[in-house]
Amino acid sequence: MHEYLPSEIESKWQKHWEESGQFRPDLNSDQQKFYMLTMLPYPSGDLHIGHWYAMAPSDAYARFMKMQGHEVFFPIGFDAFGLPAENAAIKNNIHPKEWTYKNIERMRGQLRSMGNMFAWEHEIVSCDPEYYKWSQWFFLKMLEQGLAYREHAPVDFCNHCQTTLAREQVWGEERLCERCNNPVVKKALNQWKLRITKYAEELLDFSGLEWPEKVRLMQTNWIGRSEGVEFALKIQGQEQLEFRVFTTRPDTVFGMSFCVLAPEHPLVGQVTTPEQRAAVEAYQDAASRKNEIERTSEGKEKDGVFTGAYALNPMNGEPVPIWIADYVLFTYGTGAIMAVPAHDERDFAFARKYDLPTPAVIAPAEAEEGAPGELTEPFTLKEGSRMINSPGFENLVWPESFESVTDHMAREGFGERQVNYRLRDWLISRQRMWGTPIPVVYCSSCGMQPVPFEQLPVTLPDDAEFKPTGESPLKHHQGFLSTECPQCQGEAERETDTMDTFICSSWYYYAYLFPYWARGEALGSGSLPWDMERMQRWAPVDQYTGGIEHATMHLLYFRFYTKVLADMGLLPFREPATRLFNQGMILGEDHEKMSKSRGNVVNPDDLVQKYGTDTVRTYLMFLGPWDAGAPWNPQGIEGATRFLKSVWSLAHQPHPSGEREDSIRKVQRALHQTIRKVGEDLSQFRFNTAIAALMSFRNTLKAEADHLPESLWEECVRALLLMLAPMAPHLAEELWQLKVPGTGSVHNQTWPEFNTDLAQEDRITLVVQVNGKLRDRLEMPVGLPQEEVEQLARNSERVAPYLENRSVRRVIVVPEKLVNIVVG
RNA sequence: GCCACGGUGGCGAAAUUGGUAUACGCAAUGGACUUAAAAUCCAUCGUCAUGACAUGACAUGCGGGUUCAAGUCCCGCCCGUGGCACCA
Repeated sequence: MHEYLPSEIESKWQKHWEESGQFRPDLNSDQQKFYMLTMLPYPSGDLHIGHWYAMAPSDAYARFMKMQGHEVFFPIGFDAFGLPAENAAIKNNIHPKEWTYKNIERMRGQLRSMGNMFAWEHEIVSCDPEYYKWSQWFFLKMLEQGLAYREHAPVDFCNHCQTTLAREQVWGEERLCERCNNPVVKKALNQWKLRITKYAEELLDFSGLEWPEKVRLMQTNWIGRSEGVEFALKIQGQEQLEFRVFTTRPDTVFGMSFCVLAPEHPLVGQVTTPEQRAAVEAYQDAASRKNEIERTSEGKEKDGVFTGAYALNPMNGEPVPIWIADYVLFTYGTGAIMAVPAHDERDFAFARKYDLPTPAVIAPAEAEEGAPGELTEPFTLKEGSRMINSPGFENLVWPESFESVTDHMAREGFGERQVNYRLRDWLISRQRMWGTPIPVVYCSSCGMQPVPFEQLPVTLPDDAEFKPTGESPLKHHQGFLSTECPQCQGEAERETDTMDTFICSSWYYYAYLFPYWARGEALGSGSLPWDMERMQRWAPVDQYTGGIEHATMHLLYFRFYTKVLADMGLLPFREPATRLFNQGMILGEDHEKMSKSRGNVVNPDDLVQKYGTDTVRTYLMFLGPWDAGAPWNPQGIEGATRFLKSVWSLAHQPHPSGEREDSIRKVQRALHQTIRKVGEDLSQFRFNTAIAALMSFRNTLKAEADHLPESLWEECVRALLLMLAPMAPHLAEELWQLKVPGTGSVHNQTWPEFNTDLAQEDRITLVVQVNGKLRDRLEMPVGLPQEEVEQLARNSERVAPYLENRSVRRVIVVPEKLVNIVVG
């Protein structure tokens, strides 16, 4: 027997699999289809252990499904646009395209070393014009249908660098630009948005999806549906002016003692009195430098400034002061609120700080008539709370109080019911070069004009010059900028904003199915961009896997795009993926996120070189539950490599001789229990316990080796190899060829079946407790009648002392498990 | 701050539905093999108490509660992780 040399057999089998094409999917196969998708990587330059953690278990699952008789499609690609390429361009004076494609080339090689069954022929790269042409095509369709529109929206902007900054480029509490250390401000730019809010209601519906509860919860909260009322308030003395507020608590409207506009609210400039103007403008300026988390944190003290103006409560005509405060966000609701300090925590804190009145208008059910005295904290709605100090609505109780006030507002014509969402439309404009160009032009006479479909793609220039400030080179590139108006053929300028890279990852899984199409070769003259028959057969995705960090943003955009394309008649379904599984993060040894600056990055290439791919794969799956993630533990990997070595020697071990009835029964039981356990575990992504079960089986097999007939021994070794194949594909293949040559690849075999009768235990260990404390364990055959079990427990010698001089009050018998004797 | 998730031996972790807490593995310790080392194999291994066996008590972040029975359910804390809309 020769030694287990992973590097030798791994490269041998990778080469063999590629040449034989055995993992190339047949999209026309008669077998049941299975579309397995893992989130596509960003080509940062080096394959990280985190990529392995995401992809090796996904591959094991794909292989498992293949052995279960499915035709598995498991594609891969690269999400290739984005900020890091531009940073590299500025730093190293290299075009982002060159940097990106170099990285992709390197990562392809590293990905291949994982031995995954990726469908490489279906690869897509999002920065290929053949790919982004279709991102542009979908954008133009959305523009036609009013789903894409332009609006002013604030961005973090550095005046010194003349560029927009991503959140990660804004440093510290001071909010300074990462490049020049100057303060960052909010600046409103005219930008493109997609109307995702139109789909808010449908996105709340997860029926038919097997997605983790936590992701559904996070998305539901992110969308943030709330039912309430929107009503108008007029400005005292300027009755032609009004603003609207949204509230979920119209029953408290009589308790409004002030109202608050977001600092960005357009009305602020019009209503502010001359005396207050300086203070208001200073406050607006300060607010423009904060981000939303800072503005709305409850830990921070709320502050604001009085505008000098008063609004009229439409219910009773009472004037209330108008303030501005940055805890009111312009992006949520109407950007203005009525403040009812007596019944809202934030309003209460604000009123206390500025000595504003806190009239109570809701009282607890049991309270006496009239207003309670001085409030020390806001009183929030409780069961039976009733309205007080609200002429015409006295003593109404929720939800009648809500209905009654709302009906009144609607009748009087100043308010109506409104469903509000926290979800905002998707801002897709990026003032950057390395992204999909937004295919519109601006003509001085015809205005904004879409680029005609037949002129797509609008491509990025290869000779862009990057400024150290980070400003988009497209703004200065004449070759790109100047074009012809499709309407009047006059001079026009191209849009220089590019699309958010989340656009690329919102539809890539459909492109995978049409690799030649994606290269621009298969598009017919028909009105559909793809072949509906194939789409119908292969989509949607059966199993999607990826990091939990994508729970709200990508996974919401992903669903949104499918709904939009379905409404365009391009897809015959409305959800992109039936099942979702999110793996956790792999952390550094120090339990911190891996990063170069912390110096805690684990390099998978080194590990592969030392231990081999199969060991790295097995260890990553054995570390812990896949959805939990784990810190890297450099010592444990020895265990994985030892396990694989022991399987190697087991398979090479000469046939044992000798038969013992109890050993045969024991091993048979272990075999069938293991097949059952591993199958159940793998189908639920519980790789760690599946591997533990395989290890236990290996232990049993080794211990009983000398007492088994050859046929059973061989059956066990074959089953072990089959079950190990998804995790350690190369080792399993090598040993399969050794044990059962001529049967083809281990990966084309059928998953072993278990026999329930053979897996059945014939003896159990019964636990005997007295008052819930363990006192004895009794071995007995299964299926004894309950009375007999109880009698055996009572008669136990170890139990007896605890029953002396006590009366038995109750005996609880859990069949085949436990007897608990309760004594007094 | 808000939303979501998690906290179990020296370490990674296991524990179908509330029913034997610590499976599987790592590290450690002792032993076998070896001239020696590596590798491999065997044994021990939650903490405390009586020298070991045995037995008992205590242990699943902290404090309460429900229950015959709580790692698991409920209430209140503490700590950690992910996301918070221009990183992807």
